[in-house]
Amino acid sequence: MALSEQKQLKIGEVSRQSGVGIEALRFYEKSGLLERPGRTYSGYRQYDEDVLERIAFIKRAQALGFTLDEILQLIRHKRAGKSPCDEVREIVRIRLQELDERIERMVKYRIELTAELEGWDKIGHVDGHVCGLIEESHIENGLSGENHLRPRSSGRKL
Amino acid sequence: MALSEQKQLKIGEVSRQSGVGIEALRFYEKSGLLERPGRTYSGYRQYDEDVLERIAFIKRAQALGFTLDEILQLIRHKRAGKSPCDEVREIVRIRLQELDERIERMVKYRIELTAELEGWDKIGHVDGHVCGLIEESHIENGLSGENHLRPRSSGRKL
DNA sequence: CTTGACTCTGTAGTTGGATATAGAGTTTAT
DNA sequence: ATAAACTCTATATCCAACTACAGAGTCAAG
Repeated sequence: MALSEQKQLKIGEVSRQSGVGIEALRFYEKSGLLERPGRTYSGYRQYDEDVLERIAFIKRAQALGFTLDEILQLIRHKRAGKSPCDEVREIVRIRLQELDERIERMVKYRIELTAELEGWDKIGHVDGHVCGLIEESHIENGLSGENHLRPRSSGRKL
Repeated sequence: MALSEQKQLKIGEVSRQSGVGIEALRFYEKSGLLERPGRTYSGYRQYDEDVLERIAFIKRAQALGFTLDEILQLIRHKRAGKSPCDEVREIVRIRLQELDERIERMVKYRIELTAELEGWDKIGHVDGHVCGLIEESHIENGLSGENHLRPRSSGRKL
């Protein structure tokens, strides 16, 4: 009873079962998101099965829009015995605000982009003008600032 | 008439007038987005005033969601005498689609996130659970894939 | 004529979240 | 016994769109 007997998993199995790449797992470990697991006498990582829950947590939190850094904070708080409720809540609140702003901007942008496209259709080719875009835009300067949108994900997996 | 007399601008002036950083201007030049300007005998860049229009174009296209790479294509097409209308249109069309998908996902996500937050409020602190997030999520797996959202811009200017 | 502002080139660093590769050692199946 | 599959560490690379810095030369004002 003292030593709970959990199946020990090698990194490849963890990777397969969690859908997270081996390199990413080691990366998470380096980042502090995963505890350093035990090792076999020859140095192989031996994970307790419950690492899968931790990974699931990380993925869920990521899906919720938390950065790995924020997730790390949550984990640290938890390890320190504190429930990170307030932190979680605060971060989620901020995420929601950002989200609203972003959605708003995107919708506005969508409208403008559509208008732009329609404008081109009406104008046709005017010499020296490239679809109304090169020489001047019909769009007002609402969207000039920032580099809104474009997550243009670097994510290759899934 | 043959030589149109344009005011010559040094890079700092162009930067000031366009709001684009000096380094970025040199970067654009290297990337092919700006033609290589003339130089003074001592090697300083001397821009014709109309570079400002080109820069404005780049910024507008960026604001429309084009990547620098795409903008480069447009400029190349234009230089080759072709009106890039079709390209522009095609890219914008794709942008619109992406945008719609992204907006949709964000809205869905927003709803789920709000629900999550409300769930926590009802639950309160349950020992061992961290706001319903650490051990399990009330959110279905709609959002697990991809790394949606998070432009989390690297842009510092403006 | 000196100070300070400006410019030059070239290289490296930033962000976030990984992925890839090299070169070596280990375990497993046949 | 040997080959295939796996794992180890450490370092480098990717994406976009810049930004920063080092070290040197240039220009304008006082």
